[in-house]
Amino acid sequence: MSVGIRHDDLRRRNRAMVISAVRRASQPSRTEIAATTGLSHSTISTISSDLIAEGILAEAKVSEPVSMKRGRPQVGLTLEPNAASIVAVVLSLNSLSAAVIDYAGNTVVEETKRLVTQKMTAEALIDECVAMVRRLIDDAAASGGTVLRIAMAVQGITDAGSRKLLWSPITQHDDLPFADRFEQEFGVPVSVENDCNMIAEALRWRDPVRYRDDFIAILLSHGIGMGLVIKGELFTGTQSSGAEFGHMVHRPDGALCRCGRRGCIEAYAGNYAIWRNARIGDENAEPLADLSDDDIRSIADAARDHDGPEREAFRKAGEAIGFGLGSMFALFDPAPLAFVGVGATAFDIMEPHVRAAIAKTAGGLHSKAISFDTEPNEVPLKREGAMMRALLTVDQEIFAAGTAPRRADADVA
Amino acid sequence: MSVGIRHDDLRRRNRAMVISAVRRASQPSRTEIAATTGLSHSTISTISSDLIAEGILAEAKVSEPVSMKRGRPQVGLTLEPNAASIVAVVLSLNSLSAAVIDYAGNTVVEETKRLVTQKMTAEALIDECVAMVRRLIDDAAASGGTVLRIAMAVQGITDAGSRKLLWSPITQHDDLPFADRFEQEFGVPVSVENDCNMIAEALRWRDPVRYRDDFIAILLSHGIGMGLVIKGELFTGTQSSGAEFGHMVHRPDGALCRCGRRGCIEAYAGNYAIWRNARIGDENAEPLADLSDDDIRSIADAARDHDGPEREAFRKAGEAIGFGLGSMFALFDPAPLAFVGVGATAFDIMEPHVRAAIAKTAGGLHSKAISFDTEPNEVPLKREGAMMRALLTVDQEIFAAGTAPRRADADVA
DNA sequence: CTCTTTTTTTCGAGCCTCGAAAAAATACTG
DNA sequence: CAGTATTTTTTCGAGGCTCGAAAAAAAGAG
Repeated sequence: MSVGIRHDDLRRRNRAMVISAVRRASQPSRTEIAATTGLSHSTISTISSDLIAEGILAEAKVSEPVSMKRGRPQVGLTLEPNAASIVAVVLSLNSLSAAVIDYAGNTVVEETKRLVTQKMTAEALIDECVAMVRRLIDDAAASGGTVLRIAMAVQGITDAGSRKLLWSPITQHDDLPFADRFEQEFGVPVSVENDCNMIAEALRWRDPVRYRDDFIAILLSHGIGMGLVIKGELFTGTQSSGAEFGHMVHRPDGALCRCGRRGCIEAYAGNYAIWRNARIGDENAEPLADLSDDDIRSIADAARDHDGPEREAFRKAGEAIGFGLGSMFALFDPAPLAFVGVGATAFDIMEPHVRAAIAKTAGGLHSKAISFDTEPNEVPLKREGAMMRALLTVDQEIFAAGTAPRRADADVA
Repeated sequence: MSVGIRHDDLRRRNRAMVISAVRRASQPSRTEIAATTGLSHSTISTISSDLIAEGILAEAKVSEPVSMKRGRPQVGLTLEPNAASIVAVVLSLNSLSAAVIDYAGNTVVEETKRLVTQKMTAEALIDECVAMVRRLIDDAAASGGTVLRIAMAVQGITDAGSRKLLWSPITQHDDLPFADRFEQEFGVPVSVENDCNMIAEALRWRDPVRYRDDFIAILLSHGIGMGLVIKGELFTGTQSSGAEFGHMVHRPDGALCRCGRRGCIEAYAGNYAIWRNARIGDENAEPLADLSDDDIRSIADAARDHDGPEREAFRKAGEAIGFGLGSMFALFDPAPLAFVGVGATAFDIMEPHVRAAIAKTAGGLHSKAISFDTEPNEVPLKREGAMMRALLTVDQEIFAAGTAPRRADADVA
C-alpha cells in the first residue's frame, strides 16, 4: 500500500505545485500562483524566492506593464531557460528526428534524418539515435543548461517502465533497449514512450481547454494508434504502453491484419487496409509494408469524386473506427477526439460512417454530441509531447526535490 | 489543477494511513504499522493514542499471546466496533436486502425481501428500500454506534457521483434518485453504485493477494456486468458507473440485445441469449425478461451431456466473452479474472472457447497465462462490497479528519 | 506630495514529524 | 528468584513547514 507522508514530502510537493503553475500559465504573479494552488501568499513567497535563488525560476522583465491598475504591479514569474535542457527524440518509420530544448521549452538545435528503419539491424538503429543525440548535445554545449533528461517518442509498443521498445512496425527486431543504451551513453535518465501517448500529451498543452481531463487522440496512419487520457492521466497498460485501439477486434475472424491476426480495426482502417480495399478488393491480401501519403490522398480524392471501391473502402474504415469507439465508450464514456495524421485529411469522408456506427452502440446515446477534431501533421505533436514529458519529469523529479545547486548564501535564517 | 498541500492535510492523511493499516491487517501492532506506512514510531504512537482516545481504535485483548519472543509484547490494534455503523443495501432484480454493520465489519441486523421490481413504480421501489433501512436502523438502535453512511449496490448504470440509478434492467424507470431520498430520510451521506463494482471491491478484501492492483470481475447473469480495477482503483466512467462490458460490440449488426441494439456481447453471453440460442435458435427473438437459475443449469447439463444446440449456445457465449476480453486487453493488458454469478457454474463449458477467442486477439500473447476463477454466488459479494465502500468512506472522510467526538480530557499537552 | 490600492515580504505562532533517549514489559540465565 | 537482555511503546526536544497579520514596497489618483 502507499506510504505515509513525511514532513519533507510536503515542501517537495508544494515546490512542484509552484513550478507546475509557472509552466502552465504564462508568467503568473505570486498572487496568481497563490490563488491557483490554494497555498498562502507567504508560502508562495518563500518557495518562489528559493526557486529563483536556485536558478530555476526568474522574474519576468516588465517590458510592457499591462498594469492599468493602481497598486504595486504584479511581477510575472518565468522558467529560467538555462536551468536545464532536455533532448526529445522522435523515431518513426524511416525517419528520425531529435532536438535539444531548453528549460523554458525553446528549441536550441534540431536535426531530422531519413533512415531505412526496416532494413537496419537493431544495433544500427540504436546507434543512429545515439549518434544524432550526441551531435546535438555537442552543438548545444555552449548555450544553456546541462541536459537532464532524454525522452523518446517511438511508433510501437513500449514497456510500462518506458525502458524498451517491445515491438514496432518500423523494425523486425523486438525488445530494443533504447533507455539502457542512452543512459549508458549520456548518463541521464531516459524514457521511451509510445508516440500516440506523446501526441496526447502535446494536445493537452496546445489546447488545455478542449483537451483536459478526458480525451482521445487517434493516429490514422499506416497503422492505427491511440493516446488516451482519462481522469487527467495518460492511460497506459500495466505491462506495456497500452491503448492498442487498432488491434481491438472489429469483426471476429475478419480481414487480415498486419499483426498476423484477423479482424482488427487496423485491418479495415489502416492506410494499407484502405488501399487494399480500394485497389485490390481482397481483405485477405498481404498488407503492404509502406505506403506514401500521396497514395492515400489520391484514394481520398477518388472517393470524394465518385461512388466506387474507394468510397467503399473509406466507409469500411469509418465503420470499423466507429464500432471500435462504441465499444470503448461502453467501458468509459465518450470524450473529445482528435484524429491525427495523414488519415485525418480524409476524415471528412469517414466521419458520417463513424458517427453512424457509434450510434448503433451503447456509447451512441451521445453520438451527436461527441466532438471530433483533425490535425493532419503528427510530427510536431510527437516532438512537443516528448518535450513536455521530459520537462515535466525535470520539474517534478529533480527541481521539486530541491537538490539543485543551492548557493550557500541564499538562506534567510 | 490539483491543490497544494496544507499543513493540516498532512495529519489527516497520516491518520487515514493508520486507520487503513488497521483495517487491512488483523490486529497490527504499532510497530507493524510503522513498518508498513513508513512513518516513524513516534508519529504512529501519537496518532494511534489519539485515535484510541477518540474511540475509533482499541487495543486488542491479549487473550492468547503468541509471543514466544522476549521483550515487551506487541499490542494489537483493532477497530472499535461501536465507533460507528453503516448500512449496506443490495437491490437486484426482484430482490432487496440490507444490513446494518458495525465499524469492525460485523453484521448487526439484516433483512432480505422479494419484490417484483419490474412492476413497481419508481416511488414504490424507493419507498420499499427506505422502509427496510428504517426498520433495520430502528432494530439496531440499541446496540452500537450511530449510522454514518449508507451504501447501495444496484444492478444497472449509476452516475459518476454515485447519486442516481440512471438506467437499470430491474425497472422500466430511469433516473431513480436513491441517494437524495435516503439522505433526506436519514440525514447521512449515501452512495449508489453499480453492483459489479461492489463485487470487485469485495474480491479485493477477500483475496488481496490475487486481487490487488489489476483485476476484472465479470458477472455472468441475465445480463453481463463488469467491475474493473486498474492500477489499484475502481475503473468507472467519467459520467456513469462505466465498464459496461456486456455492451461492447461483438458482431456489428449481430444478435438482438436486451438494450435494443445489435451485436452486444450480452446478446450472445447473457442468460437470455444462451437460452435463446439453445431453445429457439433465433438470434433475433425478443429477449426474455427473466430466467431462473435452474433454466441455465439445465441447459448447462445438456451441453455437458451431448453435442447439440445447448453446447453451441455456450460456445457462442464463450466466444463473445473471449473476443470482448481480447479487445479490452488491447487497451490495458490482461489481468486476473473472476467470473461471478450463476453463469460461473457453467464456465467450465465456456472456458475453452473463451481462451480460443482470446488467443486470436492482440491480448492473446498471454492467453495461456491469463488466470480465471469462478464464484457462483454473487449476493454476499455485493453486500460485502457495499459494506467496504461505506466503511472506507467513514475511515477516510470522517475519522481521518478528526472531527469525531473528542473527549475533552484526552490531550497530552 | 500625500493618500489609496495592490503586491510582496517579514515575523512570530502553531503544528507536525523525527530521532534519541527513556520507560515499560516480557523472556532468558545462572 | 534476581538480574540481564530484548523488544515495544512513549516521551521530549529539535527542526521544518505553513499560516495569518502586519509591515514594506511600488505603483496610480487626486
